[in-house]
Amino acid sequence: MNASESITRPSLHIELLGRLRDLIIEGVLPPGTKVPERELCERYGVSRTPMREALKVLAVDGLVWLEPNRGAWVSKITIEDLEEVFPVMGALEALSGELACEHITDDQVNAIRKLHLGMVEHYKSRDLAQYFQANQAIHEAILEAANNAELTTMYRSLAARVRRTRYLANMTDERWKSAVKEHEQILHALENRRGAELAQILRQHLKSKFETVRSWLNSNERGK
Amino acid sequence: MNASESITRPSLHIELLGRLRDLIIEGVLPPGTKVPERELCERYGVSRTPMREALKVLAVDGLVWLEPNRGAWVSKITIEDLEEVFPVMGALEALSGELACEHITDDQVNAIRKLHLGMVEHYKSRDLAQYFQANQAIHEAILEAANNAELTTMYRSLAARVRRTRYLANMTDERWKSAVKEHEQILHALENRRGAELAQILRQHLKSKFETVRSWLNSNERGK
DNA sequence: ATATATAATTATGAATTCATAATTACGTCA
DNA sequence: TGACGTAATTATGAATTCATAATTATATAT
Repeated sequence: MNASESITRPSLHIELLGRLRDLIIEGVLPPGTKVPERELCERYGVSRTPMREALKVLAVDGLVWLEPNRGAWVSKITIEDLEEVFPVMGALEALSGELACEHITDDQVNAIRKLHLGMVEHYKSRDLAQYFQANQAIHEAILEAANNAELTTMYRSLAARVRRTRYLANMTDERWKSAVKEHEQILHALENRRGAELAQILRQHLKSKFETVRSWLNSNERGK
Repeated sequence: MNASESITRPSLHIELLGRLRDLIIEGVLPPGTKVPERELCERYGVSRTPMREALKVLAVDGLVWLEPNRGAWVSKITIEDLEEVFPVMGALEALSGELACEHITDDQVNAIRKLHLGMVEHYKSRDLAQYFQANQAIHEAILEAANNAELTTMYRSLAARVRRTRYLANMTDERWKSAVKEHEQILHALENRRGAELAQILRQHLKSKFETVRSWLNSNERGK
């Protein structure tokens, strides 16, 4: 089916967009640092034009902050920001749960169950990194099942900003335990296609996460 | 308080962004048309660089579609698109209702009441344009009261896309009547700070609106 | 006439250039 | 020493240029 598709080389600014986004989300470019435009151009072997186009887009996404005549800065993450982001994310996550319950196939539920069981194993062996990855995969799978591209885009944009906080370090063992418990509920609600219930659980799940993030921010004291 | 603020002349691409967005939302550049880059540059007296930066941003916003090596096209509006947009908008609007009830001041409620009464007058005199404007102002005021910049940005972006459909033409008198009735409920819920209830009403209100939009799309038959 | 091949034209993507704003380095004076 | 003013440097925003892709126009053959 691929042979008939027209060949389109994606534009440089799109390529850069992905690269830059990763640099920021992964924390290679930490909050508050100046975006080293010239350096990045050299690194990726492109001119300033596509680089600056990408930065404009990232600014809309909230990952960088453009200061007129002074360049681009990696956005800082404040508690105030996240207090705005989390309710919105909660609403989107709740919706994703509802829609997922409407559309999800048995195969998709099985795939999530598998991810879930893997995640529980990582929890038992206290492998935070692996746990985190499985956790993320589950939420992505729910989003996928919700089958709404608009929702996916918006959710991902917010999720990326939360991921920039290295909040995992602040997860207590108690919190971790209840997060796993919440995930049990999530799985059950999905298995039984109970949309309203799932929405509620996801909202709560996120609220708890916010508390962990909040304590991370407090322990890091980065101002705006 | 203004005298102490630093002076920043906004960059051209930001200025253009607003102009282009309006052209598209107002339908001056109708869905499916090619964005006349050169013409627009001449019209606004700018070079291609900032114009293209603005187009990149609009593409992320979903208002234009970039075809590699073939330029920018004004996005078409399909039923499939709106079937994705509306649930998300519903979730956001519901949230805005909830948050508004938490934060709204008496003054803000009074302002909305005033808008509401004006809107009812426009309904009585069957002034569609004025009604539409008051209607929009009310939803904006609720959003304002919700006091969440993140939510505001996302909601506006989706609302703009819906506004591009000239759906009002398809509003039956019956539908109009019940829309006004729903707005009575909205006002009452706000007055009594009943967040959950308001959320529910707004979601329903939007759902009905979707039906009007859907019939507009059917009567226009514009494909992707 | 219609289809195909080739040339001319135009539009696009991206690099480069250029004017100006911001920053840094340096020198002067209290 | 440090506050201030000025010159040199650098970075930014935006215009321009340039290579290439896409489109249109023209010519040729069937």
